[in-house]
Amino acid sequence: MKEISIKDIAKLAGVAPSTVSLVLNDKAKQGRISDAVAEKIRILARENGYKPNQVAVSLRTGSSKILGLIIEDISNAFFASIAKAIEDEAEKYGYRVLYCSTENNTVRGNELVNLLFQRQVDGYLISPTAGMENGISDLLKAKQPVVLIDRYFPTLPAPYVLSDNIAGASEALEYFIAKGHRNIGLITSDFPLMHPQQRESAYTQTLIKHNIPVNPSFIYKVPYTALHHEATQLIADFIKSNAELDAIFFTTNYLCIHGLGSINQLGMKIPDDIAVICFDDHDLFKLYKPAITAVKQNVQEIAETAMQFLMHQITGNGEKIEMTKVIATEFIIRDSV
Amino acid sequence: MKEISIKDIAKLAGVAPSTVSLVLNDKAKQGRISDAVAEKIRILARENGYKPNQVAVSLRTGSSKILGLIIEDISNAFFASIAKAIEDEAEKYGYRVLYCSTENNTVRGNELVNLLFQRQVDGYLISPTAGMENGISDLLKAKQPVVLIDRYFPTLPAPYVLSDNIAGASEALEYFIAKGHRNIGLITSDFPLMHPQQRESAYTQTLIKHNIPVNPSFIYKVPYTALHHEATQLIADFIKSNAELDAIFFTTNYLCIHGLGSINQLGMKIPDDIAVICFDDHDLFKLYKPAITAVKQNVQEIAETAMQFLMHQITGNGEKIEMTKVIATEFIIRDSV
DNA sequence: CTGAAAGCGCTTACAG
DNA sequence: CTGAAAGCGCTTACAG
Repeated sequence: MKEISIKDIAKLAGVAPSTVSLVLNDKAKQGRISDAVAEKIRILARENGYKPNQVAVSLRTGSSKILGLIIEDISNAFFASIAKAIEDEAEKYGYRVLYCSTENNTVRGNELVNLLFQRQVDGYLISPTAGMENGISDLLKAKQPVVLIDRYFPTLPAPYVLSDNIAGASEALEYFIAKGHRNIGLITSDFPLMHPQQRESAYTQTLIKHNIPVNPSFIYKVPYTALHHEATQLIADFIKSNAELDAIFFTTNYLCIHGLGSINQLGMKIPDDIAVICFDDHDLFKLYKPAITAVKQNVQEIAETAMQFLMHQITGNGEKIEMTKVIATEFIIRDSV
Repeated sequence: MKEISIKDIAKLAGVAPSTVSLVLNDKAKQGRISDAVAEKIRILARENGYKPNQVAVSLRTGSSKILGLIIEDISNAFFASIAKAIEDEAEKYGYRVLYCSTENNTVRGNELVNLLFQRQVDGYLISPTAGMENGISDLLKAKQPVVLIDRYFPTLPAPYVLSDNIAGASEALEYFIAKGHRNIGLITSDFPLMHPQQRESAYTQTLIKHNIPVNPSFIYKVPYTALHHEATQLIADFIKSNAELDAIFFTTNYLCIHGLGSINQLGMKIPDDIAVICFDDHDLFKLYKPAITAVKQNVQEIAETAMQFLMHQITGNGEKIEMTKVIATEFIIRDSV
């Protein structure tokens, strides 16, 4: 079951393999191949269904026209929509995307970087987990095009694109306060990443700005080791033990989904018993009444910007440009508090 | 920025590249390399951070240790969870997964097959869209390992794994009928695929079995060309113009989500005004009251079985086994009709 | 205007 | 016990 190769076509056409290569790569002109020969080769290639072996092309040229995308978990709605948007953007530039999930596992994340590197991908889009600094730093040293998405390391000089966590979270808190809420809970993750920390900091700052005391017992950090049903139970316990809470701000989509499960389990009503805002939106939030108010990340803009930064590195003229961007979030009011 | 190669290690160790290759591929014994030399090479490789160029390995060996996964749309929850499960299963066998989405576009689907083929993936997991028969048929002719997931073509002798659409849909209809519903609507897609057709057929057969007349005006096929908001509107129009409906069976998750939007828009209550069953489940269905009753596909078992079939083809002893499997669905009752 | 040769980084059958 | 050579399928600089 041998595939047809450039040699076969050359033999059929009675020319050298190099001639075939030039013609099929549209370099007939610069190779000064006669139109007749070029046409003959093109026809033979088409008739015989010749498809260049991209592995050989990659080995020879050092370029694969593949980008590597490393995200936390493809089954998480936010990452799935990011992946989709990135795939669409990449296609515009003629690139394909190889996805992998880290599952928030540092070892796995670094292995994936390695794997992609060995496969000679032309660029990397990474939503890093804590501890991936080393792997990413190696990539930067090797002058590989890299863009970080959704998260970044202040210590690493890598381009990044992320949402405006501070402004987005502040807007959410301002909304709660304007609605008269004073006992506002924060449910976040203890994962050592920048964005939950920024969202927490916005929570604290906004309360202080309005002279509302920050009550430490209103803040709950779900251990990132908690499994699904454990998270739901832990959040339920937290809500139960803080009966004064009249509103909750969830710092991630994932936490909010578990939180909704908890609220459901406790038999509380949104927003009558408790108001809820989630940082990120989810498609289904809009279908129910009362729907969940959300801070929505602009996935499309994140993907476009990340791809621009990556392409600048890959095909750029070497000109240095500022490659960090913070994208504004959108505040979607759907409750009726 | 040249990467360190096998030649460099050979030079450092004072041996031939072939010796290094044998040692690093754990063939030192069969190459009868002395332990001293082998150990020296291993140490040098580690110290210098030597990483074999997988592109070269692939070209030479014809194997890439990568599987191609072609699905309809990664941002669809069902496919995202399939992708995740497949990725986890593949890892157990030492394989990585390259995902792509067809977006239900035949041309794109066939291009993707081509692309993966040129990249020499070792096997294909495909959830085909209509019209991909040709591309898949070519793959089979080229003796490539292939498993179809979720959908299949009766005309194509390819292994497949799918859910028991007939039994799952029949169970849903039986449930409606047992609850006393007689005006049961079917909302499906006009996409020319096997599974919506099977689910529709189960709908009709179950009604007939119970001597309930099949009312054609209770069946609506959403055009697959309809955009998101259009689908919601079309479904709302359908429900409005069939005021007698007391229950609806949605044949896909995607349609159900739009349907929920429609029901919401019409101000109807589930299950008081209308009962709903969706063929597939969605994580969020369980969080709301009243939650949606669903036919749930066993994603884990689908992924495991598909991977077994694929591995049998890749590493199998050539022994022919039956490689078609229909996986039972689970019926999840969450409403209170 | 076209061909022969080198080489990308590896593995494997073969020779010694 | 180890090395030299061929070759995977391609591209590119060079020679004619």
